[in-house]
Amino acid sequence: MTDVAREVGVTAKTVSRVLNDEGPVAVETRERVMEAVRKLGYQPNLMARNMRVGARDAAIGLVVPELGNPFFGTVAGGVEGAVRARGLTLIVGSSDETAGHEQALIATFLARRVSALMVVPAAAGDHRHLRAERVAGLPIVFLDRPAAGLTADCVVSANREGATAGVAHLIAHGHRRIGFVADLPAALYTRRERLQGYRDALDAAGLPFDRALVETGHDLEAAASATMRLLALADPPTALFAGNNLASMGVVVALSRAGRKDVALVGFDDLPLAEALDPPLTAVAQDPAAVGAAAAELVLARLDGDRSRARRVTVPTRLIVRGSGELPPRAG
Amino acid sequence: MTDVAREVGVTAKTVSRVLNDEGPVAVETRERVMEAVRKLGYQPNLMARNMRVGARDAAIGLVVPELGNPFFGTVAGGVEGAVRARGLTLIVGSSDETAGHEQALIATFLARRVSALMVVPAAAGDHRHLRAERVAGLPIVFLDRPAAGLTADCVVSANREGATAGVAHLIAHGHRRIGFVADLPAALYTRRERLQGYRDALDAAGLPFDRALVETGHDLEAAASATMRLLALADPPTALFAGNNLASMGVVVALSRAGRKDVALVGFDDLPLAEALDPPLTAVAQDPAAVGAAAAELVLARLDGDRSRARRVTVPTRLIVRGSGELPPRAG
DNA sequence: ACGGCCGATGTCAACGTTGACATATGTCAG
DNA sequence: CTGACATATGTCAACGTTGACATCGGCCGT
Repeated sequence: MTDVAREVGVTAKTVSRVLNDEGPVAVETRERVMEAVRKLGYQPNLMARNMRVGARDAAIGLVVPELGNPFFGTVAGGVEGAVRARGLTLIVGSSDETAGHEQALIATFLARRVSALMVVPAAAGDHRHLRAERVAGLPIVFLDRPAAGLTADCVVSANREGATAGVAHLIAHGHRRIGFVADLPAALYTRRERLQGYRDALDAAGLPFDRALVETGHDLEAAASATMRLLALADPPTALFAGNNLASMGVVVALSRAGRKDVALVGFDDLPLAEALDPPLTAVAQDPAAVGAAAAELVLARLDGDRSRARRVTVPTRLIVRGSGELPPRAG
Repeated sequence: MTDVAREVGVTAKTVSRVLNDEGPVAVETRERVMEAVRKLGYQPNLMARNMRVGARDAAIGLVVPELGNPFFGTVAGGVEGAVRARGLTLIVGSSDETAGHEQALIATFLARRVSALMVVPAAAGDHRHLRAERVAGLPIVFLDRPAAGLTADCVVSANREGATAGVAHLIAHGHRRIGFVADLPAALYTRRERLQGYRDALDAAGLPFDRALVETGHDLEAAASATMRLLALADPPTALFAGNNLASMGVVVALSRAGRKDVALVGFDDLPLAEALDPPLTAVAQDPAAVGAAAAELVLARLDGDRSRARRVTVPTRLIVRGSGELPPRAG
């Protein structure tokens, strides 16, 4: 900036004034400054500015467990859209579902003086350490999963209710033994909630809960193996419920490989190709973009000074009936 | 920091020394400082530090056209992985495939003094304005698509060759009329390259290029409509080639809706459920994570002082044969 | 006992920017 | 012609941190 000032023959302050449209500046001076800015390719230094002004950076930090998972990609997309409208920048980082990485990431966000924090908490995380920041007025919103050890704003899907609806749907079609292919790790909030929803549905129908019918797989292939294990049981399930998008894909792939078109399936999370599958996939659809958008709205409200107590928003799910969930139990 | 210093009864400089493990500090002082840091919940101000040190921020800016598209999510994941190992932070933003947003995003990254820039250029962008930064030594790498109006490092998939291989595969299975369901906009690099590859394959086989066989759709539903238009032609194609992941999904969905299991299909970009489709999808698989990782490696090399001239890395594609691409032309 | 040296800490300025306040020049009413 | 006022610009300090250099006390060898 000093360079620009020297070039034009004014003080840095005058350049600052031009750049910020602040105070009176002679039209001619303004033009000469602008020209010098172009000529020298001057870039204002946001860091220095933020430091002087003492303001937090016009950026919002978002921590997701995994960038590669389309679910979180869509969530991030939802956040971006809402946040961009306000001229804020989104800084995204991945925690790799690891408490350590998560803490490190949050620390660098805080060191960068982000104006708000959005976190999809890693499964094993603990967020007590954020208490001080929350008290200090930094907006913190958790997405998809609630914080551990901290009351804070939170946007989640209707996991339990959605799972109940999906499993009840299978029960309504005559199934009595329903397998659950779940996420890892067992401590994961969404897995717990959905499993609880599954049990709720069984209870409501007076069906017993059988531990052996719950299998686990944290990615597509693992979920496929889990499916095979379930089908190999002495008294195998006639229907399956998949606990998340990767599990759904794994089950679909496994059933396809095994040529088992007779096993009913309801997936938690819709898939883009759901309708093209054979049979078409019945799914409990979440709305990840809506989760992201809702969380962003919460953050923006907090930034606007909303000091009301921590809110918890639940985004409803929707059962989409397409065929795979309406298959009758295999005779025998 | 001053607060911490006052609390302990030393100077800010001493605190700075403790925090940076620099210079000799009495063990006891160190401990007292650390304790005060904990007690006051002190967070070093990275902005002030970077400003003083004059260093660029330990963050790398990544611009993608769309966060919600799994392709870019996977690319970003690949970048993250490579970059994290170096203690660098990734800042991701979406250009929404718009030149204006892209420029704005790049400007805020530059204002934040990122230490490098990675860009998946928006279709209509122009990157001449980055020339100055490149000359100034800021590493800039383009991913998936080359820069417009600027020679710079670039990592792309083998679009043309991959498309040629996919279309040649269809020709080898007897197809003479092959539809191309493409991306929008027409100016998009990947679309142009893949279309060129398609024409190369036709040429090599002595087949004519028919404009009517090229239809366009920029998302799943649009691609599905495009497919329907192609199938409704008086002299319809017996095989289709899909130009990207969304187009692939659109074609698959459209064929499924129309109950047309007789139309051969090769998709550019593999899909997670490819093998579970009926028929299983034959695809020219890109490796988006590898693209991201390769670009990250390039950036890191540049950061390490590699001053050699701009490099262009091409990540190969792989034809995965599963069934849909081997269907014979429908009799008639 | 003294110079030299090392360890521990302090002082000061500077990074690039802007808020608070000051100065300079011109305009206009009375 | 004077003073009040607006316009255009300048001066200075401060944001939080650290590099360069200064200071101070003590220990060592001779």
